[in-house]
Amino acid sequence: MLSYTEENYIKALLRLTLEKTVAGTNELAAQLGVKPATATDMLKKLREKQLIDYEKYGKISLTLEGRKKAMQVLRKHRLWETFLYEKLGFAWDEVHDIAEQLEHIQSEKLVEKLDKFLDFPKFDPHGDAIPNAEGEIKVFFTQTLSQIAVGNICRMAAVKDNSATFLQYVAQVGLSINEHIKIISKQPYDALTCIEVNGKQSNVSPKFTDNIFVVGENE
Amino acid sequence: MLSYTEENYIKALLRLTLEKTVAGTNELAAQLGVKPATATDMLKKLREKQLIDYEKYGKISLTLEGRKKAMQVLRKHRLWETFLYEKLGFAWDEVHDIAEQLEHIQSEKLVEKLDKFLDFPKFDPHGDAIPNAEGEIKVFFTQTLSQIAVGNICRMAAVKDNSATFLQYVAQVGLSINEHIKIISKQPYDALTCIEVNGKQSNVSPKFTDNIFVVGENE
DNA sequence: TAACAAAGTTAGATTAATCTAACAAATTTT
DNA sequence: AAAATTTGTTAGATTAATCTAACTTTGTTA
Ligand SMILES: [Mn+2]
Ligand SMILES: [Mn+2]
Ligand SMILES: [Mn+2]
Ligand SMILES: [Mn+2]
Repeated sequence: MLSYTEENYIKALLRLTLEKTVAGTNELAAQLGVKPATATDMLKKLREKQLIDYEKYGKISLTLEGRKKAMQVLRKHRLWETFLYEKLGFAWDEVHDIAEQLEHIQSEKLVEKLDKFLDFPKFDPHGDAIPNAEGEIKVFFTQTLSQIAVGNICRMAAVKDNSATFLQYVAQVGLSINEHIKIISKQPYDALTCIEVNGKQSNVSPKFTDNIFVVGENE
Repeated sequence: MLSYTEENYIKALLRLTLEKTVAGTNELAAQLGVKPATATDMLKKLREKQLIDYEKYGKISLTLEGRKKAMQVLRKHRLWETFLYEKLGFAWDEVHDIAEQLEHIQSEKLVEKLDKFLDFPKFDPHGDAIPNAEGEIKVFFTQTLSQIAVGNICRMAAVKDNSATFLQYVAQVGLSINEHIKIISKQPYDALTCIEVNGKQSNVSPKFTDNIFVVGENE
């Protein structure tokens, strides 16, 4: 059985290695809000438990077992977020912090009952895919709003950044999951993009458009 | 903010002091499954935090503040048990262990949303009263099945013992909350009581009847 | 009331998770 | 390739929660 802390470490590693497959000590420590020295200690422990591949001064990656365990935590996190949002009526910028705690509740049966109660959701309130009971994710969004050309229309699939400030900002612009977005123009001078959502136009930064995943208008 | 462990200590103290108002170190340690030496250390810490009244070699009691905090934990415990039972379809002997974990989730808002979602339940699946947001309980059951005279009919209000083995035994006899019970006879020789539930008769021990709270037939 | 038993405390050690300060290795720049 | 920077590790300390073994206090019994 993994401790609360160990679970947080492998979940952070999962996040870091989803794109780049390997991670570094400082990066991991930053992600978790601890000092690199602390992360080094934990890395030794996780290697001992065969959850990661790692050697001194080298790069870190999850073993198959580690990845599976991390996916289970991610599954719980996203199922609980969905519960909080769909059943209890929390806003989408409130669910993450509470799910950070709920994801550590130990009970296989609870996860499966919760999944059923929510009618086997495929996505969480932020548009992120929920791993299945085997710890697999099929859908991956790759296209961001910044990649859409002027004049085109797309649909918001998910948000990359889950921070409350960003989520509130997104909502303020009139955006939500599945909402249609038209790219009106891009300013070469200050790199802002003018988008139209439900008839309302807004100018947003590259940082903003980089953090919105989109799919084609009718996908 | 109290730690997970501190919360468990004051909850245990609440349970112990609900009837007798004071508790002893060994008793508390036994309740929590730790050694008396461990409990002594924690008692100093809880006194420091003004959650208990206690001095060396003396008896322990909760302060008003400590009692309130403990009641909040108990409230969460029972609300979560109700959720697991009512919404997720867990059996009444399965909910306690999971609620032991869920009771420590920190979020005022979550508790109130959960309460509303459950439609402000007054009792948990074991018939125990759920403290209100102010940490108060109004209803207290005092009469046990062992106190009912032969020939009388009563109704099961709650169970005193929440262990899975006892709960399964109770269900096996055909008993559940609000079920009517008729006292058929009491054997002077071996102290067994013959009860009738839904036409089915069973012989049960004093240990059994002491752990069932009842109210009058029409209360 | 002296002796014994029960209840409770203290001292000293352990484990998990964290930190700071100092050091070492690897990488990048000049 | 030497110097400088970045990255990562080690040593030593701290805090929370726990234990065992030895000791002290309180309460009971003869
Ligand atoms: Mn977490
Ligand atoms: Mn999410
Ligand atoms: Mn608990
Ligand atoms: Mn209960």
